[in-house]
Order: sequence, then C-alpha cells, then structure tokens
Amino acid sequence: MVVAVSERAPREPKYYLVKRHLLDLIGSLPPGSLVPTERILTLELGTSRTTVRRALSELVGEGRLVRRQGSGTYVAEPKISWPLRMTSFTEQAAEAGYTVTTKLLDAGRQRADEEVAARLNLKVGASVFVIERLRLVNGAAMAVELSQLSAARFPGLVTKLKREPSLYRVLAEFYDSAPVEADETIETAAASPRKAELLDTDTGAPMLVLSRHSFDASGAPIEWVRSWYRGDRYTFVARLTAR
Amino acid sequence: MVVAVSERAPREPKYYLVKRHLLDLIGSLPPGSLVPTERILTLELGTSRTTVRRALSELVGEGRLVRRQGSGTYVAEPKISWPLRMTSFTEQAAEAGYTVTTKLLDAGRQRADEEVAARLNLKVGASVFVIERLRLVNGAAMAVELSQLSAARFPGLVTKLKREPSLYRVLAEFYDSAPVEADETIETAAASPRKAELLDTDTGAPMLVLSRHSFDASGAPIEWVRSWYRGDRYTFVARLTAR
DNA sequence: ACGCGCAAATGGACTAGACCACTTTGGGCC
DNA sequence: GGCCCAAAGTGGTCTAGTCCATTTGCGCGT
Repeated sequence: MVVAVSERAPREPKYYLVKRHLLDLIGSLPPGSLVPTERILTLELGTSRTTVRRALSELVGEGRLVRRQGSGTYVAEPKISWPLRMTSFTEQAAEAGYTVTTKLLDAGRQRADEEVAARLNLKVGASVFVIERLRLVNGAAMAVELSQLSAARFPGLVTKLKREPSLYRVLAEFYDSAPVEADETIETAAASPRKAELLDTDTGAPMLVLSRHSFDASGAPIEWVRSWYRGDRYTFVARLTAR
Repeated sequence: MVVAVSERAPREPKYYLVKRHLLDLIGSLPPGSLVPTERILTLELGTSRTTVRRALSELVGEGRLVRRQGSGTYVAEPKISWPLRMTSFTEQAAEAGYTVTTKLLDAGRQRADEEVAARLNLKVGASVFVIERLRLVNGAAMAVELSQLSAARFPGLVTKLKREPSLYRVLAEFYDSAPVEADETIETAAASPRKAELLDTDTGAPMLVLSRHSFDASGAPIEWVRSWYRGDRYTFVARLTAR
C-alpha cells in the first residue's frame, strides 16, 4: 500500500492558532490558575474577541478550561472516569468510593410515542412512566437521566420510587424483576438550556449521551433510559475481555 | 420589557429558538432535503447570520444537518452504530457487513514521552512505534487511529504492517502475541484541522475519542491506541450482561 | 447539441462593536 | 471594625458587515 502524499496542507484557521497558544499556556499551569481575560488575549494576539472566544469555547468543551462569568477563565481539573457496567448507578458509585445522591426532578405518566413504544414493546399510546432524575456525585451534578418503563408492567412504581431512590432495588423488591442484559449506545450532543442549567454548564456545551435499553431474563424489555453527562468533565471507561 | 419572575427559568438564548425552529423543519423532511440558506433564515427569523450559524453548527455537530460550501445545507442521514468489542477492527467490520479498508498515513519510531512510557511500561525515551492509520468503511473515512507499541518488543513491526494491514494478525503471526484484555475510555473532543481534513469534516467538529489500552495474557501492556471518530456520524454500541 | 467560462449563490472565517449578566473589589458610611 | 453599595471588570449574547473558497448553473460560443 502506498502512502499518499497529501497535496493540500490543511489550512489552519486563525482561531486554531489561538487555541494552540492557549494549550501551551494551559500545559504550563496547574489546575485552578487564572488565564488572561478575553480582552487581553484579543490585544496580545491581534485578533477579534469572537476569534478568541471560539478557541476558548473549544477548550472549555474539552474540559481544559472553565469559564466563570464575572470572574475569569481558569485551568480546569482533569476529567473524571465513569465505569460502564451492568450494575445500578448507585452501586457503581459506591464501588468507586463516591458519595452519590439522586434528586427526583419529575415523575409522571405519559402516552408512548412511536419510539418508546417500539423500545418497550408496547402499542403507541400505551401508558408509560417517565422519570427524570438528577444524579449528583459528592454533591456536584453529574448527569440528567430520563427513564421510561411500562406503567402496566410496574403499577405503583412512581410512588415506591419516592421512598427508595434506587430504581433497580425497587424493581427487584416489588416486581421481582431485574435487568440481566442491556444494549448501551454512546453518542455526542449539545446541551439544551434546561439540561445546561441542571448540570451547571452552558447551553450548547458538548455532552456524552448514554442510552441504555435493558431486558430481563426472558428477553422482555424493562426500561429505556437516556443519561446526559457533561462531556467536559466525564469520560466513560469499560473493561473488555476476549471471549 | 417585563422580566419574568420565574425564579430559575432557564433563559433561552435566541440561537436556541432558531435551533428548535430548524429541528421542527428537519423532522418534517426526509434525509437529503435542502434546508433554507443562512441568509434566508436570517431574514425569515429576524436575526443575524452569526446567530443562525450557531444554531446550524450545533445541528451539524449532532448529525442532524450537513453543510456543503457553495452548495447548501441538507438534512443528514441517521447516524451509524459501531460496536465496542474485543475483536480487531477488521473483524468487527466484516461481521457487521461493511467493507473496510485501512490507509497507512504514517509509521515511524519515536521516543516515549511520559504518558506513553507509563502506558507501555517503558522508560521515558524508550523507542516506540507510532502508527497512524485512516479507517474507511465502504470508502468513507470513519476514524483516525494512532497506535503506539514498544519497538523493543515488536522488532520489524512497521515493515510487516506494510504487507498485512491487520495489526492484530501481525501480532499473532509474528510475535505470538494477542491482546486478551483492554481498558477502553470514551470521551468527546473537537477536531483538529488535520483530523478534520482526513475525516472530511470541519475543524472544531465534535468527535468521539476512543482510547484502548490492551494487555496480553500475562497482563503486560501491548499497545495504546487512540481513535478519533466523527461524533456527528457514529454512535458506539456495547452489549452488557449481568455477572 | 455540446462544452466552456464566468457570474451568482452558497457556506466559512473574521472583525468591530454594542449591550447584558454576574462577580469582585474598594471606598464611604455607620 | 464591619457593612453596604456602586463601579469596574469579567464572561455571554447578539448585530451588521467584509472578504474568501467552493459549487452551481446559465449564457455564449463553437
């Protein structure tokens, strides 16, 4: 195979030069350090504020910088790893040594649209519990989670959830039901204004979206969950073994 | 103007209103449809082009729209799922029914920096093979992959790779070495100009970065690989089982 | 009928500036 | 000494415009 010579050098946008300049700077400073203000960078680098802000925004999205309105821009802490595993959220966190809390944002009953009907093996219009929760680790918002389950299959679920926050424990105790298999998908998205506020970040910030479609031992779907994590703060980790 | 009292209503930026307008539009159109031009949207929605472009950029980053300079903006095809599994890239693709090719971009020898030395259990400055490849599925660029392996442990690797493109097959045949375990991490990043060009996308576009740190049966590290996938086009899928 | 070249239209990058929301700070007051 | 509040400084949003690169399509010439 011949190694192709790229005829066209990728032309570098001006904002990317600013970004590289900032990356150098970040590399030489400890987390928490103050970085020059946007207006100062504008003068130093001879560009417009828009261009500086584009570079800053990418670095914020990559978790290298943190901006605080009215205060300044700072070098960020390293990202946090989060394991992808079959156990429940609460157990995962405990294993990793984190203190986890869950805040119930909303829990109600809705009619299944086409997508959720297909996922839960229901008819369109069937009754579905929609549970929205905020996951916090050591007090800091980590993810917004939207769970959907068949209301017919899990009667009274919402009431029970208000006493026992672990969904998987409720399923096991009251419905003798446990997910034994799941398909997870991971993708990127931009934060909506609502999710941005819940997660204390900016609208449009890059996020990791983890969807889980889980099944019981008989292969019947139990729940369909989507979780939105801040992409600038978390990385997912999975341990794979051959065979 | 009367300011709403709602204590903490997430204030919606104007660009997000444009985004929702476009999402409605996208929902009613089949993939490939032409969407109004930026200048027309500017007039229709009474905003500046910058604001329209911010909304468009997010939608492009989420894989809902495709922009082609000089031509127009189009509704995008759905994303493609890509499995996370322990087998080699080439095998994965074959199983999924895709035709896969690999283009060797660069292969050479470098001195280990601190990070790669730690990953491969070497001393800083030890010789390391750095192999950069472009992965294509059905002819379209999918990912840029950067593999790093100990040169002392795999002498002549680069030469062999030029005849047999599957790295895992080369490792098995010539070095009797196979990864049986791996840690994979997934995070988001923005495309550099170089990667953007290789992947036929825009600088700054959101990407999924998959890092794999793999080990042989004795627990010794074999390789450290990072792959950059277009976040607007791919989602990762993993199948998890309890126990 | 065909093809070529050029003009129009598209998205891409950047500028300069206005105004707003929020935080910090320091001076004046008690 | 401590408190409060105004001012200054920070990032956040948006505007209106320029110039560029690429694509498309039309009209002209052959």
